[in-house]
Amino acid sequence: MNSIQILEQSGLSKTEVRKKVLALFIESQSALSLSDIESAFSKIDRITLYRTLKTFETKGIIHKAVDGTNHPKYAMCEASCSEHKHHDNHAHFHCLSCGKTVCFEQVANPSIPEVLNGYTVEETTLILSGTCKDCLEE
Amino acid sequence: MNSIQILEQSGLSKTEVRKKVLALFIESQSALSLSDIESAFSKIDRITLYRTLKTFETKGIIHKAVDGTNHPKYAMCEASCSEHKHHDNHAHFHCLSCGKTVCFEQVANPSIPEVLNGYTVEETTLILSGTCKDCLEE
DNA sequence: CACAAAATGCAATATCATTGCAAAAAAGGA
DNA sequence: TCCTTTTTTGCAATGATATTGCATTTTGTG
Repeated sequence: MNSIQILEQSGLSKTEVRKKVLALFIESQSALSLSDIESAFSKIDRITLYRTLKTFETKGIIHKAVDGTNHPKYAMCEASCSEHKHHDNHAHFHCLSCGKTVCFEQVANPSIPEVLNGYTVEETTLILSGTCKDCLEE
Repeated sequence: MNSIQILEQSGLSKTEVRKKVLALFIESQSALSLSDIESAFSKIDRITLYRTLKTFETKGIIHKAVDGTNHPKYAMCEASCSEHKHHDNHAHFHCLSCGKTVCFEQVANPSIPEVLNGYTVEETTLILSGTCKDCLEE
């Protein structure tokens, strides 16, 4: 599915910024931070970007990839995600050498009892960190 | 062990800031962010705090508790941690209601193959999020 | 093509993070 | 205990990051 189809399916207007950002996500192999996106385009407004990402996340187009750095990154959702319902229950790998973060769809988050020590667990996040394939080859 | 004993054992000088901050960590049930510590004391310099936390982390006194927020938190290490060698291989629980983060020492991080898809995994981080005991009781 | 609704970009503001440097405090020896 | 050396602290300055309100521009619809 291309960026225009995705926007249509989510009922979003097809603006320049959205098409550009979404196209970048589709072709990108790794999760993108705000500054990654910012530097991919010569002039794009930071504030618009924040709002664009928030909209995409709400609509189930992209999901946050927590990687242990203090900067949120985002990656394309799996097909089953929709508005307010994400199913991105997989680990994320963070390379300590180049800083890139990628989705590991084949590594599911561990299943944890719903109640633990009197705490209710609603969500689990699994981060793997180490050295990525590209960095190892060098 | 009290704060002075810990400082002595790590070979750190016993300054006011270090004693105060360390005492706060010892009595605290949850992981502390920089601003948590800042607001616990009326006047304490932010920059000194950054350096104090870094020193403590290097010496194996406290460890970073990644909780999916964009603000690092810290908690006391287990006894076996020492300079440059941490063994805090446990999950952290993050309450989505009050924002607090606590160590779940009894939930170990999952063991992952050392090599996966051509990536070498050096470390795993597990975050559980939901509602904590205190918030549930209200 | 024109109008209403939505999205964008700018101004302003607040928080967070880091470095260099001078003053203050702690450690060690006499 | 006092003095000297070393370490730590706190201030100044700077830069990155994040968020809101509002006027302008763009998009969708008849």
